[in-house]
Amino acid sequence: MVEVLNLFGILSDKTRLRILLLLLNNELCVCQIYAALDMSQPRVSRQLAILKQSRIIKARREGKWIHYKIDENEYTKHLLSILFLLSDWLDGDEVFNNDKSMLQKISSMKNEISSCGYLLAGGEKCEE
Amino acid sequence: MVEVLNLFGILSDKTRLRILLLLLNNELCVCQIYAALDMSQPRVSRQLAILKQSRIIKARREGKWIHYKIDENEYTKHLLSILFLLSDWLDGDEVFNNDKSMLQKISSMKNEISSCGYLLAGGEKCEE
DNA sequence: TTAACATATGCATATATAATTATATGATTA
DNA sequence: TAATCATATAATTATATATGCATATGTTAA
Repeated sequence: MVEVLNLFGILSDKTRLRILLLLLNNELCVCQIYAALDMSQPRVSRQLAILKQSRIIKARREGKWIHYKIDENEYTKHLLSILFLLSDWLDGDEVFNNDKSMLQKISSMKNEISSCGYLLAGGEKCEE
Repeated sequence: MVEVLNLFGILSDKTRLRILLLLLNNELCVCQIYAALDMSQPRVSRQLAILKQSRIIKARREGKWIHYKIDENEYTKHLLSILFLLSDWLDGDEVFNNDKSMLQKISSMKNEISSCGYLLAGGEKCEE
C-alpha cells in the first residue's frame, strides 16, 4: 500500500502532475519542460528529482542537456493506466491544453530557451 | 485540474484510502469503519468529514448511527475508475486484505462496537 | 583554461495537514 | 428529564513539503 500512497502523493502536486502529463508521450529536456510550464528552472528540477527518486522517470544526458522520460517498470505500469484515465478526464482543461500547445510550439527548440525568461523569442541573451 | 489534484490529495492519505476501499462496495456506519481499521473514532470521523466535504461520500442517519457510502456523481465516476484499478493493484496487499477480513467479521455487528476498545468481544462496557 | 550554458541542490521560509485529547452535538432509552 | 451512546469538532502540536534565491556541478565552446 505504501507504493500506492506514494504515487498519489506524487500526483497530488500540480507541478509534478503537469510534468508527467507532458512526459506521457514525449522525452523532454529540462528547459523544454520549464518553458512549456512557464516555471523557474529550479522549481522544475526539484520536482524532476523527486520523480526520478521514485523511479517514475529516467534521465539521459545528451551534451549539455538532460532528457527525461517515463521509466517503464512494474510501478509505472499502474501509473500509466491512471494517467491514461486522466488525459481523458482533463480533456478540455485549460491548464492541460495550454501546456500541450506550449509544448507543441517549442518542441523543436532547445537553444532558444533561456532560464531567465523561460522562452525568449529569438534566443536573446539574458539582461542582468 | 483542481478537481484532479484534490482527488489525488484525498487518495494520498492512508486513512482516507483505506476508508474508501472499505466503502467501495458497502455502506457502513462510522463505528464499523473505525473498528475494521482499528483506529480511534475521531481520527476516522475527521477524515470522513473531509471526504464528505469533497462530495466523495454521503451520510445517511439511521437512529444513533450515521452511515456513509460513496456519493455517485460526475466526480466520483472518475474516482471509481481509479479505485477499480487500485483494488487490482492492491490484490495481495496485507493492510488491504486485513481491512477486508476485519470488515467481514464485523459486518453484522454494530452494537458490539465500542469507541474505547474499537471492537469488544461481547459488547462489554468501557472501563474508566 | 576560461567563459557560457544546462541542470542540480542547500538553506530558509511558508504553508498545509494529520493526530491526539478533550469536549460538543444530537439521538435514544430508562 | 437524565443518562447513555454514536458521531462531530475545536485546539494544540508535530511533521511534511513546495518554493525562491543563491550557488554548486558538470558540459561545451572559445
